[in-house]
Amino acid sequence: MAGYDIKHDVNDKYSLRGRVFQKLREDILSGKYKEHEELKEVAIGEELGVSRTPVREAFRQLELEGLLQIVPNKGAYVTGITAKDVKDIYMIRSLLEGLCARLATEKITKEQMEEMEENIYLAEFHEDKGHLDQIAELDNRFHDILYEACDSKMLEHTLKDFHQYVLRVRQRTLATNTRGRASNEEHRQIMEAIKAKDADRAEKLANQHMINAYDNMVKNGLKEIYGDESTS
Amino acid sequence: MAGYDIKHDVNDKYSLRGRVFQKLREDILSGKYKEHEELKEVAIGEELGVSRTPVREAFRQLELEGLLQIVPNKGAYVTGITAKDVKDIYMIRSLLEGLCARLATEKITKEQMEEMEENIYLAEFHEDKGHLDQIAELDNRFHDILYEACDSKMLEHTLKDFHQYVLRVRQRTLATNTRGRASNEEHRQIMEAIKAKDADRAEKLANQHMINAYDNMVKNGLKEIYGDESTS
DNA sequence: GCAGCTTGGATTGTATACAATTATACGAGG
DNA sequence: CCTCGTATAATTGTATACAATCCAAGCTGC
Repeated sequence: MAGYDIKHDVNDKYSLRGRVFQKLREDILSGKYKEHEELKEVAIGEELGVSRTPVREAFRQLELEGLLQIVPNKGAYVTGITAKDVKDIYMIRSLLEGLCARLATEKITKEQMEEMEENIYLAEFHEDKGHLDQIAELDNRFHDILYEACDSKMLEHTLKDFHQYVLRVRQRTLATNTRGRASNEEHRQIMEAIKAKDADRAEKLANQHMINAYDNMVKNGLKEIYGDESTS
Repeated sequence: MAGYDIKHDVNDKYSLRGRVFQKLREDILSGKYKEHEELKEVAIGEELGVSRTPVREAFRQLELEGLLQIVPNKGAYVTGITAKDVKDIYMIRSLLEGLCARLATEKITKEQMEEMEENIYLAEFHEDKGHLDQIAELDNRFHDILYEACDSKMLEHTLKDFHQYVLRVRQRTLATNTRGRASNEEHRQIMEAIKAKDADRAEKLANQHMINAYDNMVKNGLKEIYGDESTS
């Protein structure tokens, strides 16, 4: 979503609003609250032991995060995400992750490069062991490292937003098949291109990595899950 | 309608929060509130004749819009925008406007195409007359038409965000030189490529259009205005 | 029986009161 | 004169009270 620059991920862990925000976000992404479900201020407030005020503010934040849709004087609803939205996001991400990889080729620090290598190594290990949760976690982390390495707050934030936005869908598809190994292999190639300072190659590989990820999702039934339901 | 989009244009014109939000946004973009200036809840509330509650909620929205930075227990500050931020945004926009033009080649409606042609025609007229305000307005509108024509809510919204975000800077540069005419000529070429269903050409032209716009900004002293001040 | 109005409950929108936190000014001690 | 601690004022964070709005159930009149 673009356009925010420095959203401080300070997420304000210790204010009530911040805690409510994080809790709701997690619950939405994990699927506890289904799409189009209505969230009521008092109910959430009572459940978390706070008043309506921090809940309301958390709602407003979640709306701009794209997880809630607030209808004035009516209510807050968990947003739906259509198959076309997912497709468009991957199309956009393909371009931007490519740009990100290109920039990272110049800007990546030694520490980031080391963490990236470690990430890939670890992912292979967990892949052998079949640790699905860790695989998903490492996959997310790989991309976060890449985003940070491009040294552009704007690009980093944009990509993190999109990345987060499709998490709801991705969780259900990555762990269910053999995409994990192929994905990690692509990560390795991107990493090696960056290490070799081959920006063109890094960009192309990152482009293709997104396309492959999307194709895999489609192959594994994205259409069925997120059919053509239209959002209100 | 924007229910599944990442951010919602539900600008809620008739709620107090919505009005406060729009007012503050406008004032920040127009430069009434300078960068790093502190906005106090009570002061804003009194100025607009409302209580702190809607002001606070508007602040939270503006933070996610990237116009405010809220420091917990301390205050809300107008965000700075660095020269690097602007550069990064144009880099990203170059890619995405290209994608947008490519998609629009397939998806544009007859009405949108007609408005686009009219836009370019009008812009030439105002260029001859030296109507700077209208030129800026038409320039904005051209891009909005393009965004709408790509038939992707996700891409449209992302681009609108970025577009809006650099308005603070662009206002000061477009009207001060001869970029207007060149810009409009580039619009015409993009439009003609779309009309000819030449997606590749439309994409490339849109890419270059952004690069040219950025180069022009740099040439006209962006660096001096938005030096290397670091955002906190 | 049904259309349309009325009314009541539920929910959000806003205002205000109170608590917690931060920053600053001032004075005591060195 | 400087430093540190305390007190106080200013500001934000949270809770609660009240107003406005929406929705649906039920009543009325035909």
